[in-house]
Amino acid sequence: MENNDLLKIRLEKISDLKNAGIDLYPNDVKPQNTTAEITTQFGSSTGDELAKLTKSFSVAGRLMAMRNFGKAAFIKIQDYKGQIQGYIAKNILSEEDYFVFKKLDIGDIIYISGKLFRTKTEELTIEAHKLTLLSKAIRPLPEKWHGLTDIETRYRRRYLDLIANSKVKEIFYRRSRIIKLIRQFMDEHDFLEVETPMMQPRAGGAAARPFKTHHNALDTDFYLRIAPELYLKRLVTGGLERVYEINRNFRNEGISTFHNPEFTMMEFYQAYSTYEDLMSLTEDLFVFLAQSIFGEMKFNYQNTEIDLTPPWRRVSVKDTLIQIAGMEPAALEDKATAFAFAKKIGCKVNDTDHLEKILMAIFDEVVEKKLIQPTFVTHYPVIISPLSRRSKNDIELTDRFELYIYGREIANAFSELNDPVDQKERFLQQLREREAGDEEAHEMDEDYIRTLEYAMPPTAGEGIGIDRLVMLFTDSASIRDVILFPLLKTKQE
RNA sequence: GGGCUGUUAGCUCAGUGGUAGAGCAGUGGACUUUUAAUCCAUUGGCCGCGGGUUCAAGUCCCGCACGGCCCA
Repeated sequence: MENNDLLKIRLEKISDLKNAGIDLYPNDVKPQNTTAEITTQFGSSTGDELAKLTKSFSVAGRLMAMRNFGKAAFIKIQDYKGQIQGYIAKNILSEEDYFVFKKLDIGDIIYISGKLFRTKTEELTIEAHKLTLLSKAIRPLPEKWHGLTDIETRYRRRYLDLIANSKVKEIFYRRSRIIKLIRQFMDEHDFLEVETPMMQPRAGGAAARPFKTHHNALDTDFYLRIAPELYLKRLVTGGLERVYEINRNFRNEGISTFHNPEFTMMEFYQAYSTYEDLMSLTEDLFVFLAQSIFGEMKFNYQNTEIDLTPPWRRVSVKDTLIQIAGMEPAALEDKATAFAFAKKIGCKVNDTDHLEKILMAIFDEVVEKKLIQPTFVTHYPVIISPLSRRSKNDIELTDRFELYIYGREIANAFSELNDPVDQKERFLQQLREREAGDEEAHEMDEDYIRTLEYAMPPTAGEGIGIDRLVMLFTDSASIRDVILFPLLKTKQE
């Protein structure tokens, strides 16, 4: 592989160029134009109009295609924003430049400059008067027609994927745009963007197993954060009444088309608000995004039309169990009946599980996947919501919602529990769950309780999975398609 | 973790136990307006790795590595 003929031939070309005194990797030649600039500005100009231009244009980029005709050739140059055709002719280039051209390979980075014209087939083209090799490729690119389709290679060598598959570039341009729009929206709503620790002495704020690391100088173990939640609420307590953070979380769990161990989340907190306020805010945010990206509220995801037109359906967990899972209302209060129901539909539950855990297992098994259009599922049980405020009407439930779109959880939000006494009890309950074997149960955080003892204003907070949101807005089937370098096992080559 | 499935030339893929193939890319030749340019010729292989069955294995069996999809 390292010594195959393709590489040998290219190394020979390199030595030919070197022997002719050509610099293979110069950095003193700068393009004055991008392909996109030229195509937008002159895309509709006629050949006659182009002929009147006296100006010279120059672009640099990767040589993507070459069609030779003896003493002339057409080439395709691809840069950051697009592609443009170049025309090479022996009687136009200098002898040295033409010599260099004959040694070029697809994949090389080159520079050309010259006048614009239209070919017989009306394609906007740069007639190269000057050609410079900027960086010589030794390895061949993937094939031009089928491109690179091997999924493993695409992820491991994303640069090749980006070169060969223009749609991939578009996905990441759109990802960046979405995140910019989110920041714009949050900033316009008077939120302050902050950054809180990724390395935490206790991994709190979510139910998940953390990654562990070690600080040598302090000789102390730390955890990569599973959520920024408790730090952001400390900031709210400190008077930063509206904060948000867009950053990475790390969860030591399985990998799937919806889970990458490191993923990007936006969490935000708004004082003097409730989870119901956040439902409206979330609708507004998604409407803003859809309007900016699609210009309308409807779009297709995996061949299903999603309609973001608000208001979105709001339904409690219990009502979904009745309406969608088809449970009898009485079964929601009776563990034996709920357990039998869960078993019947194939949930893996134990008869030692709490009623709430059984109900949520049923929810996960049958309800989730049916929530295709945007739906706020509300009122989760207290036992699985240790940081959420209790509902006024039923203290065993919480003022919490999860947003589902296309059967997937996209956001999770609640009115924050700001009663330090109740919070301590909740943590103690979580410790009991942990002792009973639940490795994802929340840890005790005395420092956070002390924070609440200084009084945190009534606050609502939300987390939105950015990767999953980008999947939706880019019609991507796998989370790996919206993460540039998804986690893969290391491989000996 | 389990089930199914994949790994063959630089890339995309054929190859159902009997001499490893095609297209593209590459190389040589023709060609100064092509659009996957065309035409002629041609190079290129640890068939993922390791065992086994067989006269004979890319192909069948077992194990391993790394992916994908589904499930947990």
